[in-house]
Amino acid sequence: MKNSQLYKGSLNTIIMKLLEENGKMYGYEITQKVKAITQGELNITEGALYPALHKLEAEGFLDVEIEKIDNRMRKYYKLTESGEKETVNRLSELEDFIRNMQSLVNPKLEF
Amino acid sequence: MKNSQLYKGSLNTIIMKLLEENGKMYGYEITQKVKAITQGELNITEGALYPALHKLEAEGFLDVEIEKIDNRMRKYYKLTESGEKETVNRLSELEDFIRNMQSLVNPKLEF
DNA sequence: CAAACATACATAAGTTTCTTATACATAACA
DNA sequence: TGTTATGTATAAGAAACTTATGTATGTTTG
Repeated sequence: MKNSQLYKGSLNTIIMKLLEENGKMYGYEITQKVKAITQGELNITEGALYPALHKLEAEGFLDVEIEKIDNRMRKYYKLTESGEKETVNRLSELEDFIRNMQSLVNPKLEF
Repeated sequence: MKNSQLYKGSLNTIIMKLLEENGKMYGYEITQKVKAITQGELNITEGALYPALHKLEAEGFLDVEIEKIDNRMRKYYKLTESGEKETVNRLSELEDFIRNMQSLVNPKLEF
């Protein structure tokens, strides 16, 4: 995996955005979706993903629903009402972050 | 300081980009420059900055030159040759990162 | 048909990067 | 004379991650 340090700190925002967009998703599905969208560039590891999901749930931003599909367990996550509000904030922070990083990297656009 | 988690991992890239652009800079100058460029949104703390500079120096990416200006010490840092090459790589990673994050957040542009 | 790969979740140990707090020193300002 | 600005530094702790491992089922392939 060639994930750079830059992705550190962005995992929660990625998870929440995907859930906002897709209604409900399970962990493995999230990793596959991210891989597809980034053309294989970003691979979320289970060691990062599952603790992150558990924490978002503990914070009240996600609800869980367990289903047994094809004899295999799936834990579907979806945003709570509080999680939806938080997602809006985090996406706004992400936009600010990207804008700031672009100002730093591309100073010609600093106006 | 309202820095979000998102900036985690981006400090080294920011430092190296500013040094690439400005030739040589000292620590305090970097914090002020970043604050100015981001209109006060990103405030790099000393506790993050100085260890980062020391590490980049230890890795051979930065050279130091101490000057005494106005009776106060300044440690000017500049990129080594190796540091310049590494900066190109990190800026390329940053561009990929930003592109990927925009794909994730703005799926309409996924083509 | 056995081994490898894909699906699916989980956690523990260790690393890295950061925040927070503290420390030292000079200069300017109110 | 106390606060703010300039300037560097480190130590303790928190947070997010990587790496490794574990469990279990289903599918594909040599």
